[in-house]
Amino acid sequence: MGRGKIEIKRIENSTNRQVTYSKRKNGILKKAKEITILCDAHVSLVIFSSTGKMNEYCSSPLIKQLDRYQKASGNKLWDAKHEYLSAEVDRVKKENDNMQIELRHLKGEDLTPLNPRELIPIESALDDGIVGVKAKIKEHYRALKKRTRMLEEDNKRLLTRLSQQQMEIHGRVEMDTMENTGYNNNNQKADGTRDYPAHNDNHHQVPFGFQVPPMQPNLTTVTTTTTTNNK
Amino acid sequence: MGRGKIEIKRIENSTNRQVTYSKRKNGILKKAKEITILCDAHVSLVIFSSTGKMNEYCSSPLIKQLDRYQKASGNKLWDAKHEYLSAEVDRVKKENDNMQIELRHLKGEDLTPLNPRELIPIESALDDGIVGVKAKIKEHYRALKKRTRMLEEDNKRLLTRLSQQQMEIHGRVEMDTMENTGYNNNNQKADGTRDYPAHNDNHHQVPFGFQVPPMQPNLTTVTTTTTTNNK
DNA sequence: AGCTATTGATAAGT
DNA sequence: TACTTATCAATAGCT
Repeated sequence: MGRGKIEIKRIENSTNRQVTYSKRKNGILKKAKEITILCDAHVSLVIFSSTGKMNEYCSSPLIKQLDRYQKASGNKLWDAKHEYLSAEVDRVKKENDNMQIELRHLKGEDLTPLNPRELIPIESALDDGIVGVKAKIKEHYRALKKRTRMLEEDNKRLLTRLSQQQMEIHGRVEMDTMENTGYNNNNQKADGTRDYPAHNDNHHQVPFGFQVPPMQPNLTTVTTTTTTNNK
Repeated sequence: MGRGKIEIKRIENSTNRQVTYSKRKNGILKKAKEITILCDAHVSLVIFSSTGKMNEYCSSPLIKQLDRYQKASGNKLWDAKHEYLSAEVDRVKKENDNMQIELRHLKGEDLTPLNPRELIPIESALDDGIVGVKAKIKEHYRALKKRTRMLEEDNKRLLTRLSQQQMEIHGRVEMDTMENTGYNNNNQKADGTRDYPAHNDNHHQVPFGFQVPPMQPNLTTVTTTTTTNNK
């Protein structure tokens, strides 16, 4: 149709190809519209030019068309992925429910429908759990206690050395500054704990070689090593 | 094009419509193929007749076309649904993980990384749980015990009636068989329990309608439940 | 499903 | 890119 017959093969002339594309594209779109009207058909038509420009005609929402397509053709377009994801959701949700139930049971909830045979393993689990947790708490407590003891000892040593040194200094300089250091009175309390000055930068007052370790230990690492020791 | 011009509106004659559909459908498909070849285009074309029959032409796999479509148009076809489902999966999985962790903790596992502040609520939960479970077990035990008591009473009544009836029977027939039944002496002990003859097939001696329920309860449930009681 | 008169689409030219 | 037009292709109505 035109001033001459053309062979159906790629049009090599780029401009020509573009023009033909434009014309024929309009032609197809028109025909698509016509058939939908004339024949009550449903058409979905998407065309991309060689340059990537897109045109479409859909007699109804494309997604609906494609749903219909999937059903008619049996081809899976996205259903496969959907099915997989849906199944995954169901699976994980079921897992969730089971855990939810188990958790409730362990917390002593929803026990009424259970018979004794079902209650026993729950009781056992709880016993195990409480043993584990109590042990861990004890462990933490022991570690803290041990650390406290060590700090107390360090402190005692430091105080001893401090007063020794001050005695030396004052022996050489003057004796009346000694009362103002605040360190010559024992601040240990009756319950075994101590009060410490709020500011921790006592490096100035400890000019000699060994350093006091930092006051806040990493409790997690400390506890793991002390567990077997302090029984 | 044809023996006369036609208006573009639904063809009312059904046969005519079908025929036209068939012709035009082929026409469009042909044009679609042509434009892909002539112009290096990509076409996806799906047509449904009014009767639901489907025809399609895709210059490349439809799914690929549609992917391209989504990118070009910005329209979401299935991505929206996919995104929703994926998000759902992630959400539920995360919930799952959290429960998993909580469960492990309650069972006394993976406690090492926890500090005391985190252990306390776990301990509380376990305490609550054990209280609930123990209470429920006790409840079951009590119910069983009550049932046992009732059965014992039933039994006593039955035995009484049995011996009464036997007395009546023997009163009419002969008196000297009565001593051999073994049922006319009360075998109840001081502690409230009873000894019963080892052989339980006393059906011969119980000719009347109602039966004594079996004396052996489900031992497993009894033994396990008694643990909390018999301290 | 074919036939064909007729309309519609479009290739090439402007 | 748009218009024109000669030509070919599609197809409406008929068989």
